[in-house]
Amino acid sequence: MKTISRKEEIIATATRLFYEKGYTAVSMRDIATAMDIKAASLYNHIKSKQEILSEIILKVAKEFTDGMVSVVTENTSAIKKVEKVIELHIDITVNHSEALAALNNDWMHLEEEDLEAFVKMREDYEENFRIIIKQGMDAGEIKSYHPEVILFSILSTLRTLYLWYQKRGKVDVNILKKDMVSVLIKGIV
Amino acid sequence: MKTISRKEEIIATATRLFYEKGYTAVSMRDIATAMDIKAASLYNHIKSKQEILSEIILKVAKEFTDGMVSVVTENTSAIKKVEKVIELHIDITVNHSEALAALNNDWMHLEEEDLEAFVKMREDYEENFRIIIKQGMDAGEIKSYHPEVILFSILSTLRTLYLWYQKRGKVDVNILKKDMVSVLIKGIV
DNA sequence: GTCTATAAAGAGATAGAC
DNA sequence: GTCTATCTCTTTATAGAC
Repeated sequence: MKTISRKEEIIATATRLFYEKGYTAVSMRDIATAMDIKAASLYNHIKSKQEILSEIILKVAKEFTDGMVSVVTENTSAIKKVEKVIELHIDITVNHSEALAALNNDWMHLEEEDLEAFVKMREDYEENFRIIIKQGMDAGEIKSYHPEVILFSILSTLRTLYLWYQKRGKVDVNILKKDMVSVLIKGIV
Repeated sequence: MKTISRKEEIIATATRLFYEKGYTAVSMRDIATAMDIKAASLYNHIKSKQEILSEIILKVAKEFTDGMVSVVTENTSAIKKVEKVIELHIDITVNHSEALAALNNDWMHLEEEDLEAFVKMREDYEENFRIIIKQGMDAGEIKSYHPEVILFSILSTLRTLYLWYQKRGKVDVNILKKDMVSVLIKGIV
């Protein structure tokens, strides 16, 4: 049993609304109304609308970054690493599906250091994935297509998984992992 | 040489801005400033901001719908049809890359009949793709994974192609088609 | 911790001059 | 076809009472 603070409640409500309509289309009034309070009351718990967006996006972005670092430093085959990355995405999708809408579509509305931090994390993430794929090609585990096509093809599927996961009414995670790994990997091996 | 009307110019400008920041984050003043005129002048050519969004999204949505209908009614193998669908997406991406941002991210801001029309087109499109995949499974051309996983996996890659196409600085279309078909098809055959 | 009231800025859209 | 001026509404955010 964990207690949820008022601030966390605001962020959870905002996350859901941002998922439905996007950051700019959701007003502070919308968030407050959904919580049955007035917009002014929100400012007792958070500093600004911007802060809400930052908390939603950066928290999940850090999970991706940490997960990827842990995968890339493992001492296993490239294919095994790709599998782990797929599983990482599925786990995060299952736990934070609504936050991924903001991460994918509203990151450009971050400001200053938050924007910089996010862009850097995303670039590092892609670069690590690229390294894994090239490692797999060098080892003869992965077919030598254009590496960017493989990178993009897998990543775009994983990044939009949250849209599909919501719609399908939450498939069993283990079945999802198995099928997803098959479809995405068997294509490049 | 085709002359571009003022209305088309407005739509082209809005398309670019919507691509960069999203529909709700772009104001009529933003569009006007980018064209070096005043916001009020826009209304001599268009009825509302909504109308701009509709024109951008529905035009491209119709291209997808028409293209898919023409593919699905062809008398060829399922695999050949999947190839044609991939090529359809690549052609539309090349010609309307910026409009695809609005189509993917801002369709929920359409109103009334436009929203209904769009949702119906998208559902029909997915259903036709589903039919092709099932046809391929029945014929033994496509591996019997969960059909929704295959559908989602290919479609999510194709739908976000516009993000990647912009970033890569416009790869040669024929090379893109060949590699994309390989990566996406060889995975399911 | 929530409220009312309100400030200050910006939104979409219209009227009417030129 | 574009302009200035303006209307009306909504936005984020703050001040201060309770």
